Amino acid sequence: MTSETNKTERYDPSAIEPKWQEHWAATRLDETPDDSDKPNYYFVTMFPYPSGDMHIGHWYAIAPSDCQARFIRMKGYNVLFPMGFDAFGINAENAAIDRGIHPAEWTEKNMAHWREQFRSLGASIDWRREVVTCYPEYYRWNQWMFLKFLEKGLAYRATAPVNWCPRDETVLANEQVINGRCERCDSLVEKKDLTQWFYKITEYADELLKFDGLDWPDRVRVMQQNWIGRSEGAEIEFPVDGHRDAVIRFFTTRPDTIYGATFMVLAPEHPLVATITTPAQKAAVQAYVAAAKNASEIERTSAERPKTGVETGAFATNVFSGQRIPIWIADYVLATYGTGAIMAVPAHDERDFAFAKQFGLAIKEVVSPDGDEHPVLEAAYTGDGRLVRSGPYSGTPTEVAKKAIASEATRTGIGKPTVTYRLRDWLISRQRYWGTPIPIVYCAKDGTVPVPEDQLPVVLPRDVQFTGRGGSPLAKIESFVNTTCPKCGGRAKRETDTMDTFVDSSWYMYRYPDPTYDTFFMNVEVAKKWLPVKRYTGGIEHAILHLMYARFVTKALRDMGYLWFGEPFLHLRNQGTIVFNNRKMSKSRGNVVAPDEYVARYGTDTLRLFMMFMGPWTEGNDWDAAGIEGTRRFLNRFWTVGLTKRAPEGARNADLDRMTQKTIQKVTEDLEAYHFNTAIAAMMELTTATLHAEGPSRDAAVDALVLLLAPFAPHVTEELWQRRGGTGSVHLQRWPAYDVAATREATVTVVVQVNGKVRDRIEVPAGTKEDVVRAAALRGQKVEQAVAGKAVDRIVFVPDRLINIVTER
RNA sequence: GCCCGAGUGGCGAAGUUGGUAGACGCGUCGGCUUUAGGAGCCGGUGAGGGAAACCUCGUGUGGGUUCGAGUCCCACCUCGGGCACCA
Repeated sequence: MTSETNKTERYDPSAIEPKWQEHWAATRLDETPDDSDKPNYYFVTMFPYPSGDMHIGHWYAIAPSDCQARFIRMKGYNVLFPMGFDAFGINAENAAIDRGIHPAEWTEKNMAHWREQFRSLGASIDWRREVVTCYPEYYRWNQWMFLKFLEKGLAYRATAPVNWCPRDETVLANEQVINGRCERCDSLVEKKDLTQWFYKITEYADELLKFDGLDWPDRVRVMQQNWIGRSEGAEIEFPVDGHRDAVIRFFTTRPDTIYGATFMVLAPEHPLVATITTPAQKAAVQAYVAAAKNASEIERTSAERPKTGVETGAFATNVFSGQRIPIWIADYVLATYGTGAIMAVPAHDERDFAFAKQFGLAIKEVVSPDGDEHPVLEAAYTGDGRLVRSGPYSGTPTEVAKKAIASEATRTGIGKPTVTYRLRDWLISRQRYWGTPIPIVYCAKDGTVPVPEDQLPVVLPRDVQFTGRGGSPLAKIESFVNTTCPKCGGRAKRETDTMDTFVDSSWYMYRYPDPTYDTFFMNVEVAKKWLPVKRYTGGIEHAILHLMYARFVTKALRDMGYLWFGEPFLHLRNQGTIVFNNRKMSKSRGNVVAPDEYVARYGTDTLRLFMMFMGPWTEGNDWDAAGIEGTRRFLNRFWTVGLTKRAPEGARNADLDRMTQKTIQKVTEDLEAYHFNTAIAAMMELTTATLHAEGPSRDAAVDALVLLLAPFAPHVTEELWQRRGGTGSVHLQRWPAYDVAATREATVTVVVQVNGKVRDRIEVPAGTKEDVVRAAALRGQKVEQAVAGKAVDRIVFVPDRLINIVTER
């Protein structure tokens, strides 16, 4: 490099970055028109929950997404990249309890700060379209959807054993219980019987299993499919002895083993328990039921724990074997799965086997791997085989017997083939203040009455006391609770629970196109230009919760005629997790790294670039800033070459021209695949190459680099674009094109192997024929030595790549 | 226990249909430049051997397929994620 360029102005991001941020805001660069001569492209990244400040984990989510949006924009699309705030939630309420600040105020303060941080990050967001879920203009549509779901039977109120977080003092959906603990605060979750509102997501279980036409990561699909947990089998009933009308209905995936059902087990919560328990067993059963109720989910579901249970004293008849079998209760049978009752087949189910051993119950082999009967089983045999001791079915293979026995049960009217899901309905009630009020009124005369649509929104009252104890704060506000019945006008009380905040985020992407539209949840005319979301990005931690709820709500709205598509997000990519101190970065757990220090020291562009260079985005990484110097040095070099004077006269440099073409190709393809790290590596190589070059080829390389780097480092590229004489913003330029023919090398290195080991390398013109390469290869001394006079057995030739000489051995 | 994913230098990582393992970056070593500090530039850097040309070994472990395996197959180990007494 010349001494002249060495003395150029230093790269100072603190002088460049705020300047361009202001300029872009003033010129409304990031505002996306609804109509443009370019095709529309809707790109959404998950909106944040504005608690505290933006940390490195947020940058890792947002910066690469912004890079992607900018890239698509430069490729010639009119990209809508909006942002908003998932503003309801328990953190705001906890702040109110701890610091006496109103949740609304706390949230506003945070959002104001977040908007600043988004700007300092250089995110190209159209802020005119901001969506904030805690505003009545937004959440009224949560309420409206609730009423529509209610009309369609997709919302219902039921008493059920629900997950209760004792610390947050609210119920939780199944999806929000992680390993028996609260998703937010990690408290051990308890079971409680409560009357709550549910959304009937199970109605869509089968459709949610399908991902046809979606470009989603496999792991997310698999996670959702596991969560939904479809099992095929049969529901069959056995009569209870001495109770004329009592039958126990159970679900089984193994009807072929029915002759081996030697006892039955009910969940402690099963409604028949009280009815069928004999007087002699009453005390023991009641004690067991009480104990099961108090046990935490963790205790109950620990597979290590020995089986417990109590006899009810009652008996059922195994209709197939004709045997009289005892009925037990045990907590290894779950009230919430299947029918809450099982036929126990100890010979062919590990849990039933353990239970039978524990309590000395009969174990009867009915499936045999070899077709022979075995007097004693050491363990449950859960594989396939032929039936034994199974009356007319003996000798039948299990797969055949499954169907035969299920249809026999159907024929005799005691059962039918059934599909069961692990998925439970979505419990949306929360006993919290900072959420969407559920638009329901309870009237002594008319019962549960929905608030009429024209009275929406039911506004969340401002004036409220936070104590952190004693249930929903709304229940204590008399002016809110006491109302009149919409039907009879008499005195009535409002529902005081609010909605799960996942309701808010299940449809926000439909609000962005026109967030102020006040006659419908979305402005169809505008939304038609954008929906559905073409690309969606966000954290892998939402693989089940948010993404499944959004799919469900979309399908429900479609079936009500409000949407013209059934999947919200056509294309999905998830970033991995940023781990710090061996844990996910999280404000609520006090485990965060702030970006500010790095922005001050290295600049936004460097930090953005570093986040994308660390490793594959979809894999996540441990946070370690050690390498950030490298990305800054890269931008220093880029700055230096960017400021070199143009040299239009002079000879072209074919090697550099080819490298430029290859780099454009590489960066383009890598960005399509979200491989930010390797795209940056390629740009680093080209930048280094330009340092030693001059003339028009160098200028062309640098011109290309300014454009290629623009989505990654928007500020420094804008500055250099201007200084190099560009017109308009660099971010409005067309993405550089490449010519595949121009990326091809004139000469190639062909590897010469002898028996698969590399012995030599030869340079030949691309496309050289085998005989020429062979002759050149055999001429080499190294090859001659390796061959050592042995006869050549055969030669493997891969054009432009390698030639392998195989000798006799 | 079941279902995914991953194990590559001191570190973060690259690696098309099987075809030059370790691109790019950090760190480190050497050199140049600078009054100094910082920064910058050039070069080396998987391990072992050799004065050198080169040679041998090397992608979690053990087998296998192949002219050729980080890549494919089988078994196992470790880590990460999801599910879990789900009948």
